[in-house]
Amino acid sequence: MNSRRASPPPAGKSPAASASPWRARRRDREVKREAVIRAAARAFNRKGYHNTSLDDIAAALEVSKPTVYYYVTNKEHLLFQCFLAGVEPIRAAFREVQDQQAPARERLNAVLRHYGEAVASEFGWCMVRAEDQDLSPAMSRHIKTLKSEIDQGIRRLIRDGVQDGSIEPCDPKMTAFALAGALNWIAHWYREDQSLTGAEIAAAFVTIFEGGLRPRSASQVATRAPLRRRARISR
Amino acid sequence: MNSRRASPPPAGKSPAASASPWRARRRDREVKREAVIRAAARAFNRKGYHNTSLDDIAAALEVSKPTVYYYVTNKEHLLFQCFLAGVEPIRAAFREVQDQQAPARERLNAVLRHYGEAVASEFGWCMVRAEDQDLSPAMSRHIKTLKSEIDQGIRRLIRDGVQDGSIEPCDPKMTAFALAGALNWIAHWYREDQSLTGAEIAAAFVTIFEGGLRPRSASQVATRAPLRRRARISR
DNA sequence: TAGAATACCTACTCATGAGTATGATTGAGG
DNA sequence: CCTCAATCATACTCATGAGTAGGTATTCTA
Repeated sequence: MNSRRASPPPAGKSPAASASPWRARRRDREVKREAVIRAAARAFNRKGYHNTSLDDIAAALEVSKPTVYYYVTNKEHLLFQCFLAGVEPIRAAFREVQDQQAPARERLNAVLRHYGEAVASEFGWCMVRAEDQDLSPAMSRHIKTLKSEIDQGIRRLIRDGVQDGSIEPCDPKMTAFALAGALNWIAHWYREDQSLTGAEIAAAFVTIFEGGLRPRSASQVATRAPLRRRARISR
Repeated sequence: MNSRRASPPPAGKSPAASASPWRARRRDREVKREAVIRAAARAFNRKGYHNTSLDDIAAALEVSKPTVYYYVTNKEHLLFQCFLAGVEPIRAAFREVQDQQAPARERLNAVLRHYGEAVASEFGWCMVRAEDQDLSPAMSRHIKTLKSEIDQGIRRLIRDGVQDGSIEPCDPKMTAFALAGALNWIAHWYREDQSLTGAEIAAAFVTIFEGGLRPRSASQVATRAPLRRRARISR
């Protein structure tokens, strides 16, 4: 039943791994390498890092485990690569914004939108959930550095916004934690609820961050009838 | 070297597990059971669920593995118990608030404050990170139900707040996700940065949620000099 | 077209860790 | 004091999964 490579081109029968680069041996190392990373990301996303074996990933690619090891040195390195693929767009967002002249709040919003999309991407889970606990000290340090850079970038934009008056005065550290946390958490529920695109979610979140819960309309606030509807804990 | 129980009362030498109920065999099953749960929570919190073996937990309690199994049926059940210990205060917060007459935003804030404290507690990690992927279908469903109840409770408070005018009109679902996400994420960084108490963090977050980033002072907004400081990605 | 490099597979090793079988020890009640 | 149940330890089993040894087939290059 493992006669995959028997018939040279399996015709239009696209196998599970859509457009797998593994039909006939070609020398496209990089393409295959990236396919391995993506397959790993999908698996991690679905089952979690520890519940995914390299056999699973190999099976998803219709390939044997040593083949995976031929393209990747470790399970740990595999996670790390997924992490990198996840953060890169965020770093790009910072670079893009850094030449703009807009007020800092707008620049921050742009970064947060890209951030949200990245978290909702197929590498989002890996980026957000790459735990230091699962990695060697060296990797752990590396990941922490990258995460810290992003955190510091957000704090900086917040500070700048407070300076230029586009952001309400606040504690940059706590605010950065709140914003990033809300966005990071997307990775936890987006899997199950894909009713919106990543971009739509990011936009909605930015709107919420900007406005806050307290009404801005200077009209009657909390003077209407209490409307005592229960805040029951059941559905 | 394992002559722990040799000398009847080891005097004031309080062993690693502070105030361990395991000196001399007593019939306080519940106390010991809870001690196991707490030890597990601490271990999970430090090293993650999958990187914690039951031998680790047993060692932390200066006890053997079968002893742990004597008080707990499974590793999975152990995680579940930690989860329950984590959510309970949140459920209590909902119950407490449900008889109050305050505007919904204030009731929501009260819940969120308790929520934040719970996440920063020693069971916070377990509550937030109890993954369906690590659990049997039955447990998974149970946990999902409890999580969903909390989510629905928050949404309800938001809807009520929009109704009674105490909350700016918004999408309850997205807003609930954003708020809960920001708070859940506390579990990820609080371990490393305990410069504030859980209550302080929760209070700070509620302030951020309420106000939003856009300045409320009707004065000149974003009209000041741009102050072009770089939003560099490095520290 | 030979040989070298590349790509891939079968079939292992080996460590770890969940869970258990079995038996010893201790406290409580009669 | 004696018995029984509760409590705990030693020393296993057994499955899983990371990583590898060693060989085979294919493609490229000269």
